[in-house]
Amino acid sequence: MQCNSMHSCNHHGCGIGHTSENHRSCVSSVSIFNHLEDYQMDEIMKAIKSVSYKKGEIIYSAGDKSDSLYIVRRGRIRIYRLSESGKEQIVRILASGDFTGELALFRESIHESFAETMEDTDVCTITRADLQGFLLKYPSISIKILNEFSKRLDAAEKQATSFVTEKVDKRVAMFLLECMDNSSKSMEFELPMSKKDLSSYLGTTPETISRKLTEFEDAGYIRQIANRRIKVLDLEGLQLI
Amino acid sequence: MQCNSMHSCNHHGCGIGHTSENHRSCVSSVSIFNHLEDYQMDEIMKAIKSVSYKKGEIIYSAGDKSDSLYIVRRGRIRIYRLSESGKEQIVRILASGDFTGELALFRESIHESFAETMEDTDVCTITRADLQGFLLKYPSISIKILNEFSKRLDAAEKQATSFVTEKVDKRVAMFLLECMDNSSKSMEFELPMSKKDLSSYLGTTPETISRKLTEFEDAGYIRQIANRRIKVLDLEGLQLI
DNA sequence: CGTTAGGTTGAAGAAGTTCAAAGAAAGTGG
DNA sequence: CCACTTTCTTTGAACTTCTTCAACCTAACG
Repeated sequence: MQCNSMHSCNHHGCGIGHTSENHRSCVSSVSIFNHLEDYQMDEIMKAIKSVSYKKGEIIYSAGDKSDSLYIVRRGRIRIYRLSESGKEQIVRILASGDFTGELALFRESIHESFAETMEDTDVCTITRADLQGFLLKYPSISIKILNEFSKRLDAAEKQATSFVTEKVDKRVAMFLLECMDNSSKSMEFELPMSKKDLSSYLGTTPETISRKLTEFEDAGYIRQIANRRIKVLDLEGLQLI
Repeated sequence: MQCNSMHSCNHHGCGIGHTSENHRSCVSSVSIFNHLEDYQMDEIMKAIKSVSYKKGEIIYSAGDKSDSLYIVRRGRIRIYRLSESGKEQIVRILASGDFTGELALFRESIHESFAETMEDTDVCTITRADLQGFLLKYPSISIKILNEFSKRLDAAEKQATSFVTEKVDKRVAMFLLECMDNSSKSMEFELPMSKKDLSSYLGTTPETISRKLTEFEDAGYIRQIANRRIKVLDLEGLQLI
């Protein structure tokens, strides 16, 4: 427990105090604020609250009233949805510098997804009311957020398209290639999540993921070094799947 | 051809002149601008160009440089993507009052999708440069667009989730229920697109759509009045699929 | 160090796609 | 407005892909 023994923990996790060091790192490390002047950042810092969560805690659930923007300072957060028929699907993984809150931000609304920490995580939060004030005062923030949203929208549509137009083989191969790019094109890398989570993210089952990776290994495209560690042996082969 | 005979038509379709009537209807009918003061709308109108397209024309293609916001004044536009393996998937259908341009709007970028008119269509366009100016000058516009984007993001993620967690039965049933809601809960309605397009939109094939609708009819949930006309006989039955 | 969660493998089955062929609707040009 | 062409829709049947279930194994965690 990271909690100070003087305080009890609420269901959302434990506050870790409001040092300006904490807040500054939120404001200055995140693309939507880090282009601002120092005095503007200082102003925003005053509106920020810092909260810590332990691994596995739920930050918000679908159905919760949403009234804050969450910025990840440390740790990782799994964002997932439940379909009408109750199946879980991982939408994205947030790492430090990323933010979430979604619809949250722009009107009185209700979360459509769940946010759960994958490891011990610190987040900074700004209430919708405060954020709206900053958006009107510093229009460039809106443009940054619009930029981010448009990227995310593109990614979501692309993912939806790949779910229905590509076979699982292809989706897995594309994911591996993306991992490579994210690890500065190194041929060897670590999967950013468990294979169970990966199966949910790619819209399939753990069994199928396991089988496809084995297939790729048998075909000589990759080598599974360890549980989550993968080495690409035949880049072109993967690209052609 | 709607073109004035004095002008030749470019590959994008035919301009139909710049009467302020045309422009006003774009500005005042669309949610991102219609909250503004009259003098502000007048200013925006001056930056708008009006263009008409015939049915089946391509407004933009994936790969095109994108530098404008498009607002639909009349007609309908099909937005679709091509997957890596070349299959088409319809992302959404725009009707009058809707807008597109996407990534387009907030940075020098390239279209990821195709926009094709489904009928004779008039659009209003604003260049990115002009729009950025208005966003900085009237921050409330940004908030409107952010609101719209967050809704669209939610819809895209929801769609992606349903593609991988729901069977085709369920997706078709959900679509029919949505059509009902959009036609003010009337039990009888017209499909908003061909069954071929619908299959693409729902991530399946025309054959499967045809079969599922027949199944629903056999089960007594619906009645297919005409090619695109459907009557819901058992609402609860549909909801429980 | 034991318990729990994640991962693998096989076999059977369900769901949807594909291909082919025929019928219906819509668009085209005289 | 008709006849023609093209595109859309439907139906059958074979086939592919993926999921599901069950059993077992392995890694992570307190």
